[in-house]
Amino acid sequence: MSKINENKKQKEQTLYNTAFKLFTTKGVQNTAINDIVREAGIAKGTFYLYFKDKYDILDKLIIRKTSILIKEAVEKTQLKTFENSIDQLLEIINYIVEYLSGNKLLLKMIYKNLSWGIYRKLLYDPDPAYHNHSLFQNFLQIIEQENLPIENPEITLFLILELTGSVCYSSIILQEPAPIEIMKPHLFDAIRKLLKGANLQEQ
Amino acid sequence: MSKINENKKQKEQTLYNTAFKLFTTKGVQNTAINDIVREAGIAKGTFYLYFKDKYDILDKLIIRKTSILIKEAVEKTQLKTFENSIDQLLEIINYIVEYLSGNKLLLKMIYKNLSWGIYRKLLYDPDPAYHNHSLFQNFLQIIEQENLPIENPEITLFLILELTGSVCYSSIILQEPAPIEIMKPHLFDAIRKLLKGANLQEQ
Amino acid sequence: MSKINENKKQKEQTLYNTAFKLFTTKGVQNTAINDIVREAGIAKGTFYLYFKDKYDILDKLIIRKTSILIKEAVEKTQLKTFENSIDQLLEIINYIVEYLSGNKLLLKMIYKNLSWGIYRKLLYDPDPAYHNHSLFQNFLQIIEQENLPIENPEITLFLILELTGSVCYSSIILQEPAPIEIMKPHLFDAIRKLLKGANLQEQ
Amino acid sequence: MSKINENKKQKEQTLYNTAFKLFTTKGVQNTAINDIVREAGIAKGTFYLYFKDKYDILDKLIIRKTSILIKEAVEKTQLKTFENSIDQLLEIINYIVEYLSGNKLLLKMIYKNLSWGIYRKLLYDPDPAYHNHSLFQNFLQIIEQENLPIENPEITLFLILELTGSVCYSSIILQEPAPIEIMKPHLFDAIRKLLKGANLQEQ
DNA sequence: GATGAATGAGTCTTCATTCAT
DNA sequence: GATGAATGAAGACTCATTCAT
Repeated sequence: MSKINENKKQKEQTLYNTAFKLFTTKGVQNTAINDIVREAGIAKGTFYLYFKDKYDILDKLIIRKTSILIKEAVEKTQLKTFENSIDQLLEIINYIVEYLSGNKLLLKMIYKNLSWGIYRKLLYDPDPAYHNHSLFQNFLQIIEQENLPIENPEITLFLILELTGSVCYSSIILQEPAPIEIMKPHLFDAIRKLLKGANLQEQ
Repeated sequence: MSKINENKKQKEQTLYNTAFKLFTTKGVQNTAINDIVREAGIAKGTFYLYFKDKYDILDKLIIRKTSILIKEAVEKTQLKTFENSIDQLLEIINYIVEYLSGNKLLLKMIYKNLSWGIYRKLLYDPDPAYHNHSLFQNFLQIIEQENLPIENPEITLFLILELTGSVCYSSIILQEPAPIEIMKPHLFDAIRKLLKGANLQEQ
Repeated sequence: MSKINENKKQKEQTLYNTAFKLFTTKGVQNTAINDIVREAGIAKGTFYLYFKDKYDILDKLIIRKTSILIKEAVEKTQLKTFENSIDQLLEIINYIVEYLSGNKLLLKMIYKNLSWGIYRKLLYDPDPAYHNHSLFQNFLQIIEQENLPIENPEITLFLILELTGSVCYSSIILQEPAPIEIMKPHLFDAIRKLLKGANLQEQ
Repeated sequence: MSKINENKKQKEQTLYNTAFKLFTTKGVQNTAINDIVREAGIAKGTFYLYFKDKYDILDKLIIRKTSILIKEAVEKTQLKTFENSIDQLLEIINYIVEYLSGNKLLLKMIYKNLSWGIYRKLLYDPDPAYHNHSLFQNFLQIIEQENLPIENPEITLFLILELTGSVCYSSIILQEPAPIEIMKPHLFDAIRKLLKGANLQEQ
């Protein structure tokens, strides 16, 4: 019984690993379910026992990989001490940016196929399975500690993440308008500005 | 001779129109060249006389539509008078956002398929065929007139556009994290902050 | 399991038979994969399960048919007794020529599409799958038994076979420069001369 | 009038040249009429004013090229003196073999597409347009001068030419069973033997 | 005579999904 | 549960030929 379940888990994991390898090397578009099962050494019918179709395994793969990345980023950063909380947030973002710089293929796969549904789930979903609500929680703490005059934290975090994602994709993958090393200070500067608090009327 | 050329232009235009209609209603992925030519009442071979493949006509369509939109935005805005140049830039962006709000299908088609190569061409390419270098030129003027302490205008414009694009797509198409009407003030506020000038060292 | 395998063999064989029939009657050029599967009553996709493309099944067909022919020729001839070994070789060739005279379509298909790669495999490849290395072995025996002053058996056999092939094709298919019945004595006479041994310097 | 005719001739010649270039570099199969006219800078419709289809221009091209080659071979050889007529024939063949060695693409194009109809026309057709009946005439002279006991000159010449063609193609193009330099002495030796006269009964 | 735009039948190839074993 | 052979709809692309100008 347990052995059977282990076997199942093993098969599923093999499919995940193989799909990830093919998605990142050949591209999602050019990877057929056929390719995945052939490479994985698993029967084609078996694939359908675990996943609905190619995009099902892709979505789950993105959730897994991104989950792990954000968790890692938050954890690693909590070990260090910072002058202020904003620096801490920037360090989290920095960790993610650095990681993606070294894993272009992962970045490509994620960004090209990330749907907002998944995104939202990842960031705000309180389901502990995704371990990530911590990013938003972290952000709330930062605002409180720094006494930032931010009215709508969710939207501000959203703006920061959208900007970060766009810049990463453009500068890491396409080197446009400049490589990430050059873009990073500008990105961080922009984030700092966005954190300076809203003043919708006045300005 | 002139009649033939007219006929050619007509055929090409019919293909553009039909492709646009199908791309925006059925989606690019679900539109086959077969569908386009059937709907257009044109022979399949004729399609290949004008376009390399589906993505060729798609790219050209994006360039055309975006070109026109930006041109319109700049022109319409130049008719009004503004207290300051920043307001003028925001009005240009506002025009674009409003336009896309009313043309969700266009937004979807553009955003899902915009490659940076086209993007760059649209914004910076001095080729007058695209009429759009004016956006960047406009931006430079604004910086000068407002005496904004921006060191790297290209990067700042890039950040603003990436942010605007991301927010539009998310809020107009997915209503996430909120509808565009609610997001717009936040977006404009963010843009204002980004224009406040860089202070990379100090901060 | 066995039933499945039997079914597979059956499908493959049906494809071979149908392809052969169409290649020889309509010509290889004018036979589409469509035609083969329609005639065979098999799905198009199934064809690609067994063969890479039209030329893959053609090559395999040529190997099969030629293999069988040579094997038969050698076997049938071994039942008879001959005054000398040269007569035996001529009888093998005679068997092949006669067979091809009665199967013009096969001859046409083979000769028009025979690549030397296949040819070589058929004659010298020791892979018992092709059963035919016996032809070259036979030839070596003949040389030994008859004490023929042939320095380079491989080249001499090659010359004989090239000449035979050319003459067969011309005279059987095109009746040029004369029908095979008339050409055969001349061909055999030529082969006898070629076996008379090389004298490269002297002559 | 004369100028128009000249223009026509020029167009035709351009088509010949372009077709030859493409046939030999890309292969006949992979060359479309489209390719020829585009490369030649001539309208597609014009092609059909001169040729029925691709195979029409191909056949005519083969005749032209081969005609010239044989004519050259005979002429060049007539300038030299030989001990005997057989040496002279071998020299003609040698000239052709050498020429084809240096023009593999021509050899490929000719051999892969030579139909016996053309072949026959080239060798025996008394139409002086092809300049080549001389090869057969030459051969008859040789037989007479050397007093060769050849009963059927046409068939013997046919055998020699078929053998030569086959060997050239195999050894020059495919290097099988050996490069032409190695094969040539064997080929010439074989030809000498074939010229030794028939003795159908006796042997 | 020359042109070249238009045609559309024809061909290849892929691949998600099913289902009997 | 697992398998993998079979399916056939779907789609991309080519190209010889025609014919109005």
